Amino acid sequence: MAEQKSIIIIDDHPLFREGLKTIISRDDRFKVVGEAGSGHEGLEMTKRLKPDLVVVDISLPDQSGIQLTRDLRRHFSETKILIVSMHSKIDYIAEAFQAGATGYVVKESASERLLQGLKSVAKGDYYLDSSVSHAVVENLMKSPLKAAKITDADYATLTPREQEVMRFLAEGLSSKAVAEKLFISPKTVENHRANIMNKLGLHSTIELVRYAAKLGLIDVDLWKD
Amino acid sequence: MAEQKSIIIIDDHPLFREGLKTIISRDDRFKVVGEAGSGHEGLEMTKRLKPDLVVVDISLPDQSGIQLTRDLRRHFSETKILIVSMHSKIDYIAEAFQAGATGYVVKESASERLLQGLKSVAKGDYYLDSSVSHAVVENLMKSPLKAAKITDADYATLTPREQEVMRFLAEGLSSKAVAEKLFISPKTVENHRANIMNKLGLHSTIELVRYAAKLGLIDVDLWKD
DNA sequence: CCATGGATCGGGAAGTTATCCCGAATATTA
DNA sequence: TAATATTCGGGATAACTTCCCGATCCATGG
Repeated sequence: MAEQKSIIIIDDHPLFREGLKTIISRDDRFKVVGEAGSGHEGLEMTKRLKPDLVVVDISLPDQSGIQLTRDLRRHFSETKILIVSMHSKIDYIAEAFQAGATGYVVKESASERLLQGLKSVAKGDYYLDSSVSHAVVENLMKSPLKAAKITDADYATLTPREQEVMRFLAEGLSSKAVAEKLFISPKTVENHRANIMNKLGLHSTIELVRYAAKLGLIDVDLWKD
Repeated sequence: MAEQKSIIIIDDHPLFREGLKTIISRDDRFKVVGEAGSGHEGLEMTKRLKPDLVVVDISLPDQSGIQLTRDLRRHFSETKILIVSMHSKIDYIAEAFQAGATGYVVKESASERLLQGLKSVAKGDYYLDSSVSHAVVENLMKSPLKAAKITDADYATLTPREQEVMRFLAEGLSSKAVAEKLFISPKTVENHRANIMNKLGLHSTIELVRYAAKLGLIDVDLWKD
C-alpha cells in the first residue's frame, strides 16, 4: 500500500472539485492526477491517464454520471468508480450500482466519508455512506434473484379456455372454485392448470400469480388496502 | 475519534476469535471488551457490556448469526453489527442486511478488510467486502421501493419463529423449501404454517400472500418488472 | 365426405402436500 | 420449582397434483 492511487475527479463545479481535491490530498495514499468538468472530457482523460479511481458527480452538464459510469465501466473495467451525489434517494443509488459504480457518497457527508469511501473503493469493496437509512438498504436487499423471463408471447399460446381458467386461478380461486364458476369438473380445471403451467414454465400457484401480476391480469395494488 | 470503540466478538472458534482480536488490536481506535462462543452467551454479554460494535460469525452452535443479529438489533438498536461469514452467497448477504447487520465481511478476506469494515460500520456506514462480485451487488440493487412497516395486531401474535416462517412462505417458498432454509423438518414447517393460518384467519396460500403484501412483508410491485 | 388436428372435457393411479391431533424437548416466566 | 409458551416432529386421513390416457366436438382442407 506504499503506492499512491491515482484519481480523476469529474464534476462541473470547480469549487467543489477543489474541495474534493483538498480532502483527498489529506490522505497521502491518494493523488489527484486530473480533473474534468464534463463527462466527455472525463472519458478522454480517463483514456489518457488510466487512473485507479474516478470520482464522478452524478449530475454533469453533458450527460448523467450514471451514463458516464456505464461508459467508463465498459471501456476501463479496472478503474473503480465512486459516485458523489446530492441525492440520497434510493433510485439513484440503485441505478449507480447497477451501472457499475463501486461506491456512493452523498455530498452532504463529512469529508471523512469521502476518504472512507475512496479507501474502500480502492480495494474494490462496495461502499455506501450512512446518510442512507437502514430501511433503504434493507429494502434493496429484499429482491432475491431468479429471473424466469416472462414474455406475453407465451401467454398468447394459451387457448381461450386456458386463459379464462388462468385468470380465475390468478385471483386466488382454487381449482374447485373455478370448476364451480365454469360448471365443469374440478378435474378438468386441474388439467387446464397443468397445461397452463407447462406452457408458461411455472411450477407453483404463486408463480402463476406473479406471472399474472406481471401481465397485468390481476392488480396486486388492490391487495394493499 | 480519540475515544475507543468497544467491541464484542461472537464466534464459536476460539482460534478464530483470537485472530480477530489480534487484527482488531492493530488499530487503537478499537478495543475488544469481550468474547462469546455462542449466540446466547453473546446476547448476555451484549446486555451487560453495551458495546459499540458486535462482530458476529454467521454460523454459531446454538443459533444462526442472522437470528442473533435480529435479536441484537431489537434489543440494542444502537449497537452496530458486523457479520463475519464464510459464505459469499447472495442469500446470506441479503438476509444479513435485512436482519439489521451494517457490515458483511467474508472470512477469507485480508485482515485489512475487517478493519475497513469495522471503521465503516463504526460510523454507521454499510460495508460489504469485495469478495462479493459486482454481479451480486447489481442484483441486490435491482429493486427500488419503499419502506415496509409491519403493524398488525394479529401478525404480532405470531411467535418469532412463525413470523420467520411466514416471511418465507409469503415469498412463495414451499414448505419443503422453507424447511431446508431453516434446517427443520417439512412437517414442522407445515405445522407452523397451519398455526399461522389459524391465527390470521387465512385459508389458502394466496390469502397468506395477500396478507403479507398488505403488511408490506413482501413487495408485490417487484412482480411487475 | 371424412381425415386431421386442436380444444375441451374428464377419469385413473401414484405421488405429494395439507390438515388435524397428538406428544416431547426446551425456553420463559411466574 | 411449577406453569406456560414455543418449537419441533410423528401418524392418519383428506385433499390436491401430476402424468397419462381416452371421448367428444368442431373447424379445415384434401
